Amino acid sequence: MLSLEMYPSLSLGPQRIGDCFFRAHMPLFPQACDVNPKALPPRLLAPPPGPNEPATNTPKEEVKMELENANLWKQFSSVGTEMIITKKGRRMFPGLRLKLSGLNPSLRYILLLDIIPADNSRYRFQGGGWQAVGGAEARLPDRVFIHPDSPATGAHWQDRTISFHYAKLTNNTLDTQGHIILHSLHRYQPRVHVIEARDVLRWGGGQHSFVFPETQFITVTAYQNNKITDLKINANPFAKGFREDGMNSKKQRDARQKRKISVSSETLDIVNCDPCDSTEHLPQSITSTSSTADLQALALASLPPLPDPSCGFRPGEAAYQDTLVPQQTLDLGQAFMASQISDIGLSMASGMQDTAGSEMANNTLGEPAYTSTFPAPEANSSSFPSAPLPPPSSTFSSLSVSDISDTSNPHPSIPSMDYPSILSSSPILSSSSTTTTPSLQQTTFTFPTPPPSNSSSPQPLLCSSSSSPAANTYHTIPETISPHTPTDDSFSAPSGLQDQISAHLNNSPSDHSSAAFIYPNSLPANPDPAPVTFPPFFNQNHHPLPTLPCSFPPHGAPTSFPLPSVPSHMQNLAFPNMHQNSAHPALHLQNQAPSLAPAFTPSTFTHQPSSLPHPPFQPSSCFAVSSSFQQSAASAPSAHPQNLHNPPPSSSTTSSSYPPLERGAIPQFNPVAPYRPDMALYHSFPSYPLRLRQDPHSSLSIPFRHLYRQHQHGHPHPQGSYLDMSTRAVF
DNA sequence: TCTGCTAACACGTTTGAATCGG
DNA sequence: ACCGATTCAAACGTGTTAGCAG
Repeated sequence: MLSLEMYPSLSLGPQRIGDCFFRAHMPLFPQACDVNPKALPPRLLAPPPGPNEPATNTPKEEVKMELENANLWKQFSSVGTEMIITKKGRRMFPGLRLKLSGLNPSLRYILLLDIIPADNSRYRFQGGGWQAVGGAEARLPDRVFIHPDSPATGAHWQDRTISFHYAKLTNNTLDTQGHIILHSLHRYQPRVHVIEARDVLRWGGGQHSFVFPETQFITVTAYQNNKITDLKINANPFAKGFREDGMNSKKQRDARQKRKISVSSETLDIVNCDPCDSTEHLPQSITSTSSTADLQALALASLPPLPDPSCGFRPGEAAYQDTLVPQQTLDLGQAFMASQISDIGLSMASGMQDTAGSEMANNTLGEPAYTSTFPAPEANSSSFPSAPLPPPSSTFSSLSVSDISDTSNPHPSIPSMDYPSILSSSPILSSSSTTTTPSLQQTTFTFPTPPPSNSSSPQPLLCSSSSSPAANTYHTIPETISPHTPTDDSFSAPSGLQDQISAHLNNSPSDHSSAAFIYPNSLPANPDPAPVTFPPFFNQNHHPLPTLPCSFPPHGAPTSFPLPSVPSHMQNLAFPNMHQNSAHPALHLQNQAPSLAPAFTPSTFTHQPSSLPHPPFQPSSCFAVSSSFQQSAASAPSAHPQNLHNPPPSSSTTSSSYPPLERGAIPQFNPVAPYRPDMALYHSFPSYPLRLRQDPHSSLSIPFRHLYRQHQHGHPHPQGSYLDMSTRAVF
């Protein structure tokens, strides 16, 4: 069993001290700081920036992300997207199919998917529409789905469609598979993060977060809106059987039901010895045929409705640009992820491509039917109701979503497409201040089990750092990805690990930019921009962030093992996949998101009636946030909401994309620019900033391939394994 | 009684091993 | 023995439905 004993250096790093520090300011999340700071070896400090590492970044090319199947999403959005969540986990459909551009082909990037609450409300399907009926439940542990190809070069990401269809959603709060845990009947907004991974040991250089408002959805355990059901059946190949011509179509099912009844009655008749009914004792086929006419109406009724012409989405207008900055921080155990991802990428680079194709094909279904114009706000029963907006934050009011979106146009009525709360509302706020329990405030990284990867794109990260000059230049302002990233170059991973890593990793270019289409209205929708106030501690000196201690047991090793120096709640890192029968390896890392909680006063989380005005959802707008770690602290001001006040010209109606907004600079690697928590600002999602922490010991090279192999043994068709990195241990 | 959740079900898709032929 | 194409069975994904719990 590979454990910390074998790799002491992998033990919890100093960064955890920072967690403790946060804890001091955030009593709500005491668990996260159980680790004893004294136990943290100084040698775990982050390596200093390399000699070649530039102190500042020069904006080069902006990273752009496009939602390839935006039309499909828009179709669903126009009705009110519903996502089934099950105990075992359910894939999203439509899935996120993305196109990235503007990346440095030679640098490595990690792609993450997380799903954050869009508001603080719970919904109910009433009167043909979704209505906010109360406050959201306590926030669940944040889990992040790491694209199986990660880390991969920019060329890799840009050469193909990026699909997150392996990500699964569950409502099982005790989920051990690493699926993204969501509450049913709540509204969520997926986010995609592009993180530069220049080196296995050093993440950073830039982070870009993208939000596509049309991907917002409400979670359900059973579909509420028939229109959604019809759309799914028609668009999802797995549901072909339920189509009109399918054997499991309503028509056929009704026919079967009728036959059943018929058989039953026939049986009764037979029992009754009624000779007159003998002629009706026909084979099923005949019975079916006879009933066809009667069932025709039913079948027709079950036919998917034509695309709603009212849908205002215009494919051509879908210019995506990263303008949105998540306000909720997502802390990633960089080290762990880096090592894990590298292997993952090697083994499963291309796996997603094929499967993605299926959806792609499906996406084309019916898309043409939808008109390009977005429906004017209307009390569409199927559309998302406006959700209560969180109280405005004092400090980051400027960054609030409202700023981004057009607050001037509050959406009085419930538009069919309403995404106001996405940016403005901060579920976390409500949860953290009111209902969320500390234990629930966790961020977890999910590593989908990749299919066997054919792609060779993933390359060793070690080489990348030294060989990627481009990494030095960043046109975007550094964000908070790894505020905790150690800057100590002296740090070196265990030689053995280094070798392993180098063997697997070699290329990692970097260049980021964020491209997203703008949804002006949706952002500002929140009259009260989520309070993006930074807790006092944010302004304090940056404490070394705890590193993510993690070691991977060898094959057959126990899935969980104690981690010295790790908080009790983190002592056990579960790697279900390590067992042949186990589904997915998961590692839970402490969630730093809670750290933001203090920024929001409890009052801000009070549930507000849905009557709050919601800006009409405007398709074609996308929020993306880009940042680069290397940005100097001086750029920090840009991170402030104020800087975001001026959204790019409303491109909602145009396909043109505008440069990503610079949220803030977080000199993670630059010793000169110490980490400043307050710089990690996300105007769009004040309460959900994605914060990555670099783990100086990321060098732990734990081949994931064997994990996947094992997984495959247990699951011949691995659709994705997950790596959880939240504080909550996975069992 | 209503609402929401779960498990079972049937169907279609996907996947990988087995098989076959060159 | 190797490689590629084909076949097949199992697992998986999906929506539906009945039943259960609160």
